Amino acid sequence: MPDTLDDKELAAALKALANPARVRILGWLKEPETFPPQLEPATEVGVCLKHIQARAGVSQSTASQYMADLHAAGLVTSTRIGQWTHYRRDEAQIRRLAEHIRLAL
Amino acid sequence: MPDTLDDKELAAALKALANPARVRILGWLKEPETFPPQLEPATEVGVCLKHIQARAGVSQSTASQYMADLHAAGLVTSTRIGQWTHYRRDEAQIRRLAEHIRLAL
DNA sequence: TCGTTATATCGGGAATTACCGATTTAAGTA
DNA sequence: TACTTAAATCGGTAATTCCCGATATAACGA
Repeated sequence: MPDTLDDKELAAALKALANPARVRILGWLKEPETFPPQLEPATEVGVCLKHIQARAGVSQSTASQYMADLHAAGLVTSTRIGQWTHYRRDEAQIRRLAEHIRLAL
Repeated sequence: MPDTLDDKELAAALKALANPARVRILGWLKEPETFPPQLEPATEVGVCLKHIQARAGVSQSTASQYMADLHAAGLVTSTRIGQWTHYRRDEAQIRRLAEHIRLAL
């Protein structure tokens, strides 16, 4: 992911955020420890999809797609460990995007 | 427009911005004086739709819809004077939204 | 009043998004 | 190997968005 965003990348990121469910998930990930326990520590590797899905109350495929969208927008990292994919906020990228939005506005 | 934004209002605003053309227009409106002359001073009342449409290179109806979207999102004000509707950035609201996005992220 | 200009709104086709269930892939475990 | 669990991907329907041309409205000017 480059340091600068062009029009389309910015639009893609904003589109990912233009969905209450995805923004909500991003907010939840600020407190990974509030999710049910998992083998790997959520504060380190992130929260596994199952737990995100459960809290969001959507289907498995929808949850997976949501996270893929957020990942494509560069807002979360994904770490596969064993059978689990863990999602964690990419704080640096989020700050970068926030700054970009601030400037674009 | 209230001082706080709920999930849906935030989503609506982000959706309005999730379109390069609309973001571009919002950027142009930072320099109203770079548009062709018009009867009313653009720096005061804003830029008339015609000029926005011309620069954007879209149809009249599309330009009108773009501005209605930005207006609905609270990002611009519209001032009708005679046959012209002038659009101007609502800086206070834009700052408010930017801050909201920063916090939501 | 009639004609013109500026804008808004209507109606629609194409493209995209939202979300789902079904299936596939990947990894663990017996 | 076969069974189970986790996640990704596929295929599809409904809803939404994009952008247009056509039409309606509003305001001006002759």
